[in-house]
Amino acid sequence: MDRFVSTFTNKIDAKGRVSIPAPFRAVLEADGYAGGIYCYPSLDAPALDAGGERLAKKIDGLLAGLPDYSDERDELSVALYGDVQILSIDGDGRIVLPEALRSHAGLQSTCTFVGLGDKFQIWSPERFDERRARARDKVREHRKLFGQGGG
Amino acid sequence: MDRFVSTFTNKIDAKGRVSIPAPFRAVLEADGYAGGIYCYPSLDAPALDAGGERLAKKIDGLLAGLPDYSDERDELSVALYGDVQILSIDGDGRIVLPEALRSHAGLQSTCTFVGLGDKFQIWSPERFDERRARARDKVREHRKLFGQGGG
DNA sequence: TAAAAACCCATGCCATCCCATATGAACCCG
DNA sequence: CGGGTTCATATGGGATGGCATGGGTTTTTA
Repeated sequence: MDRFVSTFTNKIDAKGRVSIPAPFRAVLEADGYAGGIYCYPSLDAPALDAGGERLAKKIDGLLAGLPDYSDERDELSVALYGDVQILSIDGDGRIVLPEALRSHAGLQSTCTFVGLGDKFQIWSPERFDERRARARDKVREHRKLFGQGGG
Repeated sequence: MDRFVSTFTNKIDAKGRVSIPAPFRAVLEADGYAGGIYCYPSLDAPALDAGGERLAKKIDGLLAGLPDYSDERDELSVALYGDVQILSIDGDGRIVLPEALRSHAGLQSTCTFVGLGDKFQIWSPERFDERRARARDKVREHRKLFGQGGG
């Protein structure tokens, strides 16, 4: 089990804590858990992206190609590192979502964890439903193009 | 945890003191803390660059690539070393920002620490918000080039 | 001697840790 | 096959310690 799959909806308590779904925790540990998960606002969705060491290495990889002390590197670093928060997991498998992240994703009393393979996203359940509906529509369109094939 | 990651906004008190975020202090110590941090005006932004021993070594590395006694080396040395200040950290994890540095970054009563991996920057919160928005746009462009990466 | 810097201490908030409970699923046993 | 039990997970709340922040005091420097 080494990929984030499926979706789970958990409660956010009065302290802003939320349990990470146990299957996701298992993936994080297998991934080389180093004290916390990396979490940042998704660039093109009202949601949060999150992951473990594998995700961190991917971010490093993006910057590795750019020369030190260039304008470009600094700008990219700001977005890639500056927006990232390291959220530590407590003994009960919970994280605390800071206000900045909660407001970006519009999170209130519950949130939905969505597995995306190498990383997962955290959505407000309502917004995720909308998005899922849209995604289904897109699949239908594609099916018409591809012909009456898959179910 | 060996990189500067995430952003923190702290207050500058009446004496010009400001707490370095605890996670950054941890990185500095792991980096081989030698009595103070290196801090200088960013070359291309209204902010301050800062870091520990790793940052100092990187600057040395940049200069090492240039021939001794060349005009280019002299110019770069002045640019990189000339405005560097060593700021000592007091027992409570605070530094004092000298007037010259504060004015370059336009700092008043609060400042934002921005982790950039090997170093971090110190911004006025307002200016940083603008920069962050621009940086996100840039990442969106780049992501198309890199493919689905650190999204 | 005045100003500034370094040092020490006090405080309040927030994050973390620890423990308790409920719910549901898996398992075992009859 | 059915009932009971045990365990893992999710969730809630209290207690503790770290951290940011403010203020006072001593030491250094111009």
